[in-house]
Amino acid sequence: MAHEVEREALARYLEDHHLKHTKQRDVILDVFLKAEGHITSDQLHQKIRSEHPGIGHTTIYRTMKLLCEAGLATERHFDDGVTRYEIEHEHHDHLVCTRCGKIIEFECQMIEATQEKIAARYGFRVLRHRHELYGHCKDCRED
Amino acid sequence: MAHEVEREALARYLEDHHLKHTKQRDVILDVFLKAEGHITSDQLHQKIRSEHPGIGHTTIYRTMKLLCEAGLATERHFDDGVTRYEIEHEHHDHLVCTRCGKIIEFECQMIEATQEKIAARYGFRVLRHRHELYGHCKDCRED
DNA sequence: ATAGATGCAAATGTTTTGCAGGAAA
DNA sequence: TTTCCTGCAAAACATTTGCATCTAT
Repeated sequence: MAHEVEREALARYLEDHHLKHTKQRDVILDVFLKAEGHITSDQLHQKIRSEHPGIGHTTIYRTMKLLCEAGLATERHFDDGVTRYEIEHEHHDHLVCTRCGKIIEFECQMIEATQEKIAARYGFRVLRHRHELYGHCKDCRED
Repeated sequence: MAHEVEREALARYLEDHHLKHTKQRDVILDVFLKAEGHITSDQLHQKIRSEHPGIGHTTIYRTMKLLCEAGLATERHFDDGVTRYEIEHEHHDHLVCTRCGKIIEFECQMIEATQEKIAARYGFRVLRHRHELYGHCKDCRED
């Protein structure tokens, strides 16, 4: 079984917080990681249902919230209003294709630095940011 | 009554599309403009209810959708999952205070240009973007 | 007169909560 | 055996839709 690092991180978090290590939590973490992020609660449920029909939607919501607290996942709200979960890692932004739904991550040092400068101008202290470019990807554009 | 330009823009749009000019639409446009954007459907409803108790939530949703189509408003989805409407104008980004909820708009030519460069790298054609910095504003930060 | 708008109530879709039974510590 | 989890059903939200009624054209 892959994802040993994350599984251990979860185990450690559960132990530290006197929470219980259940089969459901393992399954959900595993399916979430295999999906490589940007997945909705409902999509997770679909994927899980085939192998483990018992696991309910409620548990998925609760477990994803737990994974967020444990620092293994983050919630994202793109423009369609549905919550998506992605694998936690810092400083990256998204290109979203509005035709096929493809999501590409990118990172830009220069933009990060500029953000800080702008925030400082208004006396803001930035804790996190979101930066998304919506358009058509190379397979979907017509021009 | 202020907002003559926008009122006329609405009137023109309604006429062009064979839609009807109702009192409700005028009121909603007026309250929306007075609020200077970033307002939720529910907040609009609150503000309107005092003067015009008859106007229902449904009509506000429908009218805001209409104003978006008419190019007078735009929908925004910040990270709390509630739809906000803002006055339509291009190329600006947001600083959002997660303590007091204050929203400041900013604009940065350099970031815009960089976005294009990054998109090109992936063969993307950018149609719109969102860029939000979340943190604490000068009144709410503690350090 | 007629197409279109309104407001209520009911439906929808997503996420959360209450609770009784079940499993891990 | 105690504490925490789970899954169901029901609630809570924000938003949309069906429909009978009303209104601007």
